[in-house]
Parts: sequence; structure tokens; C-alpha cells
Amino acid sequence: MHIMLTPEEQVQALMLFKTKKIEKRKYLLPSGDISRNIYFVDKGCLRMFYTDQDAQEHTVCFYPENWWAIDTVSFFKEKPAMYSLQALEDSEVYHITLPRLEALFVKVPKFERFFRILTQNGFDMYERRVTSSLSKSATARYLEFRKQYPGLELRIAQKHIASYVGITAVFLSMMRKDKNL
Amino acid sequence: MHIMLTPEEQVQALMLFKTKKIEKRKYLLPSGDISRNIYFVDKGCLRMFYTDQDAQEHTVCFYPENWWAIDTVSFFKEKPAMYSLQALEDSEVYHITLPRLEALFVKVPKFERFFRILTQNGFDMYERRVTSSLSKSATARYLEFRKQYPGLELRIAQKHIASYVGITAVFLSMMRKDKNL
DNA sequence: CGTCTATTTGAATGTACTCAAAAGCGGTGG
DNA sequence: CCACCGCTTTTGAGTACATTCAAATAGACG
Repeated sequence: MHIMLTPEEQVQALMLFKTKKIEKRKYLLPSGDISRNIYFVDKGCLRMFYTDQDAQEHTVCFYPENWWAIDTVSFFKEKPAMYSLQALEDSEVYHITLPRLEALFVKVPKFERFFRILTQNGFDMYERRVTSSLSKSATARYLEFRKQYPGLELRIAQKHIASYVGITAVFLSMMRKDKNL
Repeated sequence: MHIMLTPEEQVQALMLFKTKKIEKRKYLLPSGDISRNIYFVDKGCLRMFYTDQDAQEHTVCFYPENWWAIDTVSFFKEKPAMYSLQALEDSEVYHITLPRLEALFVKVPKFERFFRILTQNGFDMYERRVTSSLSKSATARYLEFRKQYPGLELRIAQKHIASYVGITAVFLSMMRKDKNL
């Protein structure tokens, strides 16, 4: 979910948010908990991931600076999260709870639209991800990752990139060597 | 997107909808057009699919009876659809345009919530599909399809199932034979 | 019935995975 | 500051899963 507010809108909104620092490797949301907050990443980088029956992790999304991180389903439906949200670098985030968000909607109705668009952008992203994961090769998917998150490959572990692209860390390493990526 | 209204709510809503019959293989929405309608499937079955650069089709979702079919992004953002919507059987659908839907929201505010949930369910479905396409074997994905759409494998072409599962029709055929699926 | 498309079958190929071992790197404690 | 430990990445060999191409069979529809 990636969207920009004008600077003054950001100020208005951020007044209602709290801030939080979170260390590398720590969790903002462990899966199974109900996601009580939406996060806006100010510094650092988060990832959302899912752990399958074989204890394999699958990264659904990265959230570097200026991204909004949320488990939409857990947050709005108030049900236990299927995903975990973890810091990949020492990070600083703004966050807001659902009741305060609803207060914000009443105060500044414009944000209702903003969050609808946010949800739709997330939707859009998932649609693209479904089609690409079903139709494209590992190499193409890795190049899409590079395009989606320029420079991020220098900041985070390859195993996390591999878990996003849907391949093993070993295969990613070989691919990068063979094709100079 | 799969959700049920109570019978009386359905009646209320469907009064504002129009009906349409659509023949097998015909399109309700060709990709590139703006999706002006949301469809509710009364009889038959639709599919939404995406055609890639190599002219390969990838089915994103099937919509048998009682499913809501919509290209969320195209419909709400009024931008050209990335997807096509096609009938797989002779079908009958209810449909409504965005202006009339907004009128419905004013008249029966409850539907705003209903459509938010509809969108969230779609979101939920996409999330599951992303994780399963990235983490599960072709066989597991096929079994998921069977569970998601009981009996549908008897009604529609295997090549469409293959394009949903993300494998070739040839491989699906071999898989079903080898493992008695 | 004939034509067109979908499905099945088989062989050869390619893509990505597992297992295993070695090398690299980062954080911690002495 | 350095040495060590643990985790990540690289490298290699062998394997499994899924694809392509081709040809034969089966089914759908006019």
C-alpha cells in the first residue's frame, strides 16, 4: 500500500497518530494477534509474512519509508492475523488504532476516501502479484521486485527477497550469479 | 468475492439491478474497457482472466451461482480493466452501475458496509491465493481449487482450471491421471 | 457427418529444489 | 580489538517437478 498525502494533510493526520521505534528483527504484530494498528513507515523497513505448515516463511509485502503497513483483513474485521509484521531494519513508524481512525474519519471525512483508495491500491498490488506469480519465471519475478522496491535489495537479506519472490535463497543466489542481476 | 445477503435484503437490492443473459464464451467485459458494472451471478458461471504478453491466459477467479463478479480496480477507479470477464456457461446475471450503486448506498446505507465487506473478502481471497501460489505445489493448488469450488471441475474446461491453478493443461491432465484426482 | 477444439499420452528438456559443504559476515563477549 | 559463534550466502551435484513439442484420441457443435 503506497500512497502520498500532501505535506499539510500529513501533518493533520499525523497529529492523531502515535510514534514508535522498533528494532531490527522485532515484531509489530505476531500472527494470531488481532491487528489493532495501521502503521506508516517513517524510517527503516518492515515486512509482512506468512508462515506455512512446513514452517516456511513467505513474505507478502515489504514496507520501506512512506509505505502504509496493515493486515487489512485483521484490522478491519478485528480477527486474528494470518500474517506477522516484522522490522527488517531499526525503524520508526506512526500508528493509529481503529477507534481513533474512525474519529479521524468523522473529523476529516476526506480520509475515508483516502483509506478506501489505500485499500484499493493494496488490492491492485495483490492482483498484479497473483498474475505475476502464476505466469512469470523466477527471474522475471525478481526483476519485478527490483522495479517495485528500487535499492531495497542492498538493504535487506537475500533470504527475505527469496521468500518474497517465491524461490529458495539458494536458487536466488545462483540466479543472480548466472545472470549478473 | 462470495457473500450472502438475507433473502429480503436480496430482494431490496435486486430491484435496483438489471438482469442480463449472456451466452457461453461471450464477454461481459473485454480487458481495456472500463468496468461499468458489478455483476451478481444468478445462473451459470463466469471467469475473470488476464492475458499476458505471450498471449497466455491466466484465470484469476471463477464466479459460479451467487458470486459477485467485479474488477474492483477498474470499477471504482474508473480506469481500463486489466482483466476480461467471460461466461463459461450460458449465464444469467444481475448488474448495477456505479451511479446507481451510489444511489443505493444513500437509500440503504447498510449496503455501504456490505460492499466494504465484499471488497475485504476479495482482499482475503487474493491474500490466500498469493501465499498459496508462492508456497504450494501444483497438486495442492488444484486441491484448493476443488475445495473452493466444489463440483465446478465437472462443469468447465480443464484448460480453464489449469490457467487458474497456474499450470499447463497437459500437466493437469497427467496429474489427474497419476494421482486419481 | 465433418471440423474444430480440448484432452490424453509419450519423450525430451528446462527450471527450480534438496542436500551437503565451504566461505563470508555480523554481532557478542572477553 | 579480536576471536568466536551463529546465521547467511555461495557453490556443486543429483533429483523432482513442470514444460515443450508432437501425435493420437476424444468431444462439442454446427
